[in-house]
Amino acid sequence: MDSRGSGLREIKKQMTRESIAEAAFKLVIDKGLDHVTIEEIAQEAFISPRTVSNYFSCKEEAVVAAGSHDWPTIIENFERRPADEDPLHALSEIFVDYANTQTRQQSRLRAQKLELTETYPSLRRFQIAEYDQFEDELRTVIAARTGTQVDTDMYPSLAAAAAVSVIKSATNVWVRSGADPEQLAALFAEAFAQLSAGLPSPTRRRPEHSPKPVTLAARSDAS
Amino acid sequence: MDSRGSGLREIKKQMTRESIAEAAFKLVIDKGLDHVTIEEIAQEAFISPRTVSNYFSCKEEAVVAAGSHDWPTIIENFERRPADEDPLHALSEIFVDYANTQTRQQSRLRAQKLELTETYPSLRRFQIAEYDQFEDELRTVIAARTGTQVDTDMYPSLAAAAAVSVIKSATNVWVRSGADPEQLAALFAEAFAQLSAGLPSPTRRRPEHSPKPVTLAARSDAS
DNA sequence: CGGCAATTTGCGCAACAGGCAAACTTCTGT
DNA sequence: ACAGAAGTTTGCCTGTTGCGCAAATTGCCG
Repeated sequence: MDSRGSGLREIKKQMTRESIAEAAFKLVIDKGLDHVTIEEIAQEAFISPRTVSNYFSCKEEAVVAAGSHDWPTIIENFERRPADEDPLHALSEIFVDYANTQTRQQSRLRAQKLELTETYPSLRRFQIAEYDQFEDELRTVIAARTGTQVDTDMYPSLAAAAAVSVIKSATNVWVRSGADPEQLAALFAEAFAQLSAGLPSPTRRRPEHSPKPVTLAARSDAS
Repeated sequence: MDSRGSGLREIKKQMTRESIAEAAFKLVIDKGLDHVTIEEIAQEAFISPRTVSNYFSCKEEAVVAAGSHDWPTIIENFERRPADEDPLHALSEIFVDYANTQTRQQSRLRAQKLELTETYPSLRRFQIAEYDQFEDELRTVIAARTGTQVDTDMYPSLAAAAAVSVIKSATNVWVRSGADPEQLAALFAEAFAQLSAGLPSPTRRRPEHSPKPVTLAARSDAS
């Protein structure tokens, strides 16, 4: 009955899943996407080819599953928040906290993955799909929490999309500017700040691009 | 040299492309995604199977290519705008105009397509990818126009993502509330308004769920 | 008209998705 | 603790697919 069920079985499944994903990722990094077959992945993960197909619908899905963000935890943290808090405010703090718990290991992996998704359009599709699914779950909980209807009010969709776009945008800029683990949190905060200010055009905030990369050191204070 | 090349050839290519997409779409509507083969699509479009593969990497891509939004025109309209205008303000007006030019035919097609993408996850991936590509182009022009760097400033990414999320959210709500061609433009405007207000939580705008759902989604006969 | 470049097509092949059923592992009730 | 239920892995199989290659076809331009 319970999908979060029965100890050992679930653990093993999770382990195989990760095992396959890591094998796929490693192989694609080494040999390039189209020189990797399902059979190789299976071999690398000590498992039969047929089982790989049981877990993922294709190589691409497996590759992208490696080193993903911990979406369930983020959702849980969100639901733990006081019910009357502004959703975007809550998410801002959650993301900042999340960024601060990321290890160097994870950062490096993330950067590698971004490189892969920029090289292979087919991988990109699956990467985007992952974000999209998270956005969907987020939309649902936001709707529940604000008492709005997903079918008739755009707010849940817009808010969820905004939050996800913060992750994407901040992560991108962060990777391109050296992927310093310290700075991701600041970028999240900055992005949410821009959002709640209504995304004013920067031509009115800053005439030219600044020599120092970004205003990262600035702690976001309430405007 | 010129990608917008030499008359007849380009026209024919465009026609075959559409022809394939429409064939694929029609067949999938009729028989369901996994009972349609490339060979059937080819037959329906009066060309060889091999040629289908020349245009699309798989069925899914072909299906989704049918009845897409006219992204190039939207981009062009954006570039035609006065250079110092706030990007989101410009996009708001452009989308509203765009919505007003949509025919009933197109509306119906769009609704059907949404149904398909909700039924088949594999189609959804390609649908999302299409939006994502537009977002990418939008990001580039927004960056150019505001004099920001895509690599160091999050604004172009956030603004582009916001605009695209407006299209997605508004279209969704619009389809779910009957897909009345008159109302899409209003939804666009409303969504942009929420954005530039910083996406305030509706719990502070409206204490409880209201009898009249949303100003715009409500089927008011005051047309 | 004639040669050039782009496009279509047929052929072939390795790879793949996914149904099916048998072997095997974990779980549950007693 | 044990037997049967429930879930997972695996091998086998078949129709489908993606794509490289080269030949035939078609539009293009002097």
